Amino acid sequence: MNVDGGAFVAKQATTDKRQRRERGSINPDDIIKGAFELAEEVGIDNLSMPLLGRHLGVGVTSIYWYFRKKDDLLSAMTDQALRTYVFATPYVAADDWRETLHNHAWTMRKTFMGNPILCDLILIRSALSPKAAQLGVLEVEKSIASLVEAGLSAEDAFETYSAVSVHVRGSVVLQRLYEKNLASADGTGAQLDDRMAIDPESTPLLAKATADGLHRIATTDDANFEYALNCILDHAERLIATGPKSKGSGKTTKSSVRQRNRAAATN
Amino acid sequence: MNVDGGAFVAKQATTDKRQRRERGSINPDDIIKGAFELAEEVGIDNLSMPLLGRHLGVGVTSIYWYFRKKDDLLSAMTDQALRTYVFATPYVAADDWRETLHNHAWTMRKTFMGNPILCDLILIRSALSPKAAQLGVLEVEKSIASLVEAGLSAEDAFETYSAVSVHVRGSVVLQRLYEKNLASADGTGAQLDDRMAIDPESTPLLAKATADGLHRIATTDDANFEYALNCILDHAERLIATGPKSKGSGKTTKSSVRQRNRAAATN
DNA sequence: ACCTGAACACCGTTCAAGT
DNA sequence: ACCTGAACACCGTTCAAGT
Repeated sequence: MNVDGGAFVAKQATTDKRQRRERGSINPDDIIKGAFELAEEVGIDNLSMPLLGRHLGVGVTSIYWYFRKKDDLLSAMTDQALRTYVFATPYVAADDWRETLHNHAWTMRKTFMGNPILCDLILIRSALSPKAAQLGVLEVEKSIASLVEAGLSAEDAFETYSAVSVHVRGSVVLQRLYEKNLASADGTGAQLDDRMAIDPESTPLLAKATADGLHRIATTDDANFEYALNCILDHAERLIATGPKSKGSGKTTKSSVRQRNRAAATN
Repeated sequence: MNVDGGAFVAKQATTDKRQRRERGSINPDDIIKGAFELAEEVGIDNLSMPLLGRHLGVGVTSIYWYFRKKDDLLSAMTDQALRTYVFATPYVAADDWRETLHNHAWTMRKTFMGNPILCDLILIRSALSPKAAQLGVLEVEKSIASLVEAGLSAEDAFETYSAVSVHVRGSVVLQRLYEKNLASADGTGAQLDDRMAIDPESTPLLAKATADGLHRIATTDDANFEYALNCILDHAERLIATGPKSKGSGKTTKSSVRQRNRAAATN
């Protein structure tokens, strides 16, 4: 963190002011690489152009020659992040469709959970280039194809995969946002009152359920993730069992109508 | 947007420099109220202290007398947002437990979807004070109690409610983040290429599923929300049907083991 | 006890150069 | 064609006053 470089040296001919770099000495790839290095240290949220200039040993404004706005740089980083993500979550066929999709969901989760920067760029900031998005689409197709092969209709396969995808991304994002808040809270020395107080008088059931000290309320931990994931997979399994003749599960028909009414009432 | 007020008037005795306010002329509640008004106009992300000072007709630094950091102000706003949210999503018993929980989930979703500021403060920024959190906890207890009454064990009720809660919050947050990106993207005149191109050659199934122009890939729309919600409710219904003797659904036992192995391998 | 402007260190971005 | 510092308009926050 040598931030104060040359601040008190004045503009004498001391020559340690940092040489002017030659023409081809930086390129977009170097900048992106340096940006990831810096993000690893300070986090995406604290990644700034002046900081990046310092990290690269480059005048801040030089970066603007290659990326006209910080947003453009972040987009380029997001595209690369997606390539990393797709590489880390290949489609791997297991014994059956259910295990395959189950594993895939967990691989996606683990990849994001183990790499906050991926999470911040791909899930929270989004904004993929169409070209990069195409990459992700290819992956999705393979997963859906395996569901169709297992006996789901194309539409059911699409819905099932979408549900799993939203579940993975949603729970990861909630967890990530929670982490961020914790970080900024204890950074400022605020309340370390992580586990919120459950009063057994007013909320006996919650007190009982959280008594083990393990469970937290409506948390996004692995067990919770697995639970809802299996709900979705169970549903798909029943769709396959009943065969392609009946559309929908039958069970959900009544509530689908209910939902439609509700949506109509709101619009 | 009278930003340039008095910039070129110089510090003459023109008296329009804004009078010094008297002692008790502002209080925390006014500031919070003004902050919400301003947030409604410019969004939580663009809410700044100087902007708020101008909006209130108050010197910026005056705000700091009542809120030592911007973060403190946002926390106070979040607490109030939670009260608004709890008021908007009361526990309402319907014909049966399933309809009750189904309605409750939809009410939560609609409340957040219809109020981005609530979403930004409560879901994305989080950081509730323990006191405010207590408010939410009371609501949760009632929902879980109704599930227990319907025949679920305390633990199953807790897990079911957690799954629903994560589902609601996760899908709302994904949707909100998506909106934010769209807003900042077309603000800068970037690609309006909203619907990403699906190539029927490489991804025939996706092309077919999205051919109607309605479906988008792994989106977080109402239909998708309803789908996974019913998966969770179906699961709970089966738990009730099989009675309290057998823990878990039986179906999920194998995959639970699988998951445990996976978790052990990673840690 | 409350309200205030000046000032500081940061940020993203533009401009008018330098080579 | 590329690299640069000075400068601008913003931001959050602190300080040393004013009343």
